[in-house]
Amino acid sequence: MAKKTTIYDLAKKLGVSPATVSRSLNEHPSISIKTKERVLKAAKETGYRINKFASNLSLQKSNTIGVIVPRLNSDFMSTVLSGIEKMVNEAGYNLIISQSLELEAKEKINAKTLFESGVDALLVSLANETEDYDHFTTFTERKIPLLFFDRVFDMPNCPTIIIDNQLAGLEATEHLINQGCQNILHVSGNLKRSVYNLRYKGYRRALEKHGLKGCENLVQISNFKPESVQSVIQYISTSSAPIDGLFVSNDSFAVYCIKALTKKGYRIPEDIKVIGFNNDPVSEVINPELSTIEYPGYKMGVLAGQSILGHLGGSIDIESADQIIIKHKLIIRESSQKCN
Amino acid sequence: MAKKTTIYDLAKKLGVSPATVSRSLNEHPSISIKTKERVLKAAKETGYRINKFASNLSLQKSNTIGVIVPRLNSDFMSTVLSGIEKMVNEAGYNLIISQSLELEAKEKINAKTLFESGVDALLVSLANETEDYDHFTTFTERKIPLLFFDRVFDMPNCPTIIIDNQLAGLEATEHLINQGCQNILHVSGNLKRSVYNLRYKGYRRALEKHGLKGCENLVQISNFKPESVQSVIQYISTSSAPIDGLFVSNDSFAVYCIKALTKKGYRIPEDIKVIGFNNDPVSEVINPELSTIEYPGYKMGVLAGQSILGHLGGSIDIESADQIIIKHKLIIRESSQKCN
DNA sequence: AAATTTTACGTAATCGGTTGCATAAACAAT
DNA sequence: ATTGTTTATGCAACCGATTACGTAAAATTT
Repeated sequence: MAKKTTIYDLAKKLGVSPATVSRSLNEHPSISIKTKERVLKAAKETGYRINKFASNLSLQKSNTIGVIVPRLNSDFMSTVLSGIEKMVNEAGYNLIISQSLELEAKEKINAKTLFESGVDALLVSLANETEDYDHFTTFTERKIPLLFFDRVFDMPNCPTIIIDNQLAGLEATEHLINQGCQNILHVSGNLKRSVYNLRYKGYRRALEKHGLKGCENLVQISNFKPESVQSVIQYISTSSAPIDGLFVSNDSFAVYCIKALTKKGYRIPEDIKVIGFNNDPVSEVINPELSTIEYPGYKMGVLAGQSILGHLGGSIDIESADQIIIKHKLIIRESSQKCN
Repeated sequence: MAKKTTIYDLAKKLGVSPATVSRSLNEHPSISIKTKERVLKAAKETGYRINKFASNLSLQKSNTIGVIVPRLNSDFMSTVLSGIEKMVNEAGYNLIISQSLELEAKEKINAKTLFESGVDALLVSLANETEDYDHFTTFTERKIPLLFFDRVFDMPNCPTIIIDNQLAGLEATEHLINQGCQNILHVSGNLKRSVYNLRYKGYRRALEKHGLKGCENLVQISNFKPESVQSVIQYISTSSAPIDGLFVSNDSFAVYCIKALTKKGYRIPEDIKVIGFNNDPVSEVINPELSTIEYPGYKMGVLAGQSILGHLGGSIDIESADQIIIKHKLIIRESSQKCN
């Protein structure tokens, strides 16, 4: 067990004060080059490592950024995280990642823990369940930068990073309409979450715009778990007016739907045209390939990282809450092709 | 800006010593119930939050566990992480996650940072590139529990969590042989990583066992990136003895291969039977559905979490390096079916 | 050479909890 | 009533780094 070296050990060894050692190690200007080099040399020799606990206590900062996401194991989320991690890591920050598992209670606990851990900033994508946001005021009160991405909530002075979900929903639906669909079912997530709510609004606006108000109520709320495909299929197969278009707010679930529908004898896109959301890798694997909305996760992560670093570095005024809207893109593949 | 409360503030307010406050807050036995309740009440009222920096410094532990993975955004890895996070979070630990991006240099930096951050334990899945392991000795020297999972390396006193990759490789290959394949190409990852190396060994052993030593050298090393599919296709289409079986050490890459082969006019499984590895969700989406080896990521994460918690809690002797081998399973789907 | 400025470093307080040791008060035992 | 135990709490050192403030020595100016 190697004993650990402190700046006091180094100070004693070199016959200088701990302050001098600390300054040497931190590139303080008023230290002679000679002394600095002696200290650096000794530090290397003894294998000195800074004690972050002490440093953090003294500096009141941790160089750590907290993240709360609904779950880690989704293609989209892990891609966003990958982008965040890359950015903040390059800037010398560590990432503490925790998952709410879509539970408000766990989100609250995580927020508390991260606060106590002394994170310098917090990035959040909300749980489906969350309705109360008090657990975040602790951060805003202490002026700890707080940023929401994807599943956002509008808090004062909190930047958000999203795509224009309503427009995307509108474009997706409109695309189906343009391909000839008249009776479009929308499968959405929890409407409490703005991502889903806005896509739903976009869906309705598209119907309105094209005079298809008749099918306004064709909405199924789903948790997007594989087992809930059945209720969608059930709905489609028992619908009085036959469904000819399906707009699913989630690619993997759209894929499950396609598989189940195909098994049931429906032809995609001949009988039902389908469009998903996210452009997950699976959308290119399924047959027919799935039309979808590109949702640039990595870019979102990178921007989230950059934004929060800007706030931490002071280069962005903390009071100026920026709302970053990332460009999405309609991706047309086979699953929504018009068939003559 | 809410001012923060310290135990000194509470002490002054209640007319007791900081020590008493600290003890009250930590369920110390020798504090009267009355005092304890007064302290707890005052703590709640003032919104007292412990300062982990100070606590960590004093206790020399952070309640934080570090993780280094090649990349976050892979289905397998994010699933493992999800399992780890769940376990350690329940035990009150936070997870600092960093990615090496398959680069030895970044892995070294990450290890250093995590060490300095004072993580109580480290979980690692190695980068493809890594050949030198000095950056981990810092941890073992200081008796900080170190555990490898999936991409492991055998260090003294470090538990590892893996599956029996050689057996899995053997079973996968043998399955293809049993389906009638005579000329099996194996697409592997970097052979420096034992996961790939062992699967390769299993592949060779299967060939040997079945007297197919002829195709022993049919191995392609790949980085599994989409763009490298071409070189595999190239290899197959120019091979003098026609390839009739394909064992790919990675599901998503197997999927890319199937798509590319199909486009080239090969029929799967009639012309070439394919088996992958991991049982990623995509394997059930591709047409034909992909035979594969089930690799239980979530379980691996949970076990990794449990194991490291055992070491931290002292319930497992730190000197006893356990090697946990998780059961895998051959999953037979359409892509490898014998056709009459 | 004296006065002034600059350079280089030390002193000591501080960050906020934790805890071994000491002690006063309350209680029990003789 | 005296001594011995418990119980409840305080004192003060400690964890290790940072930094405002002060100062002696060196460099510069007059």
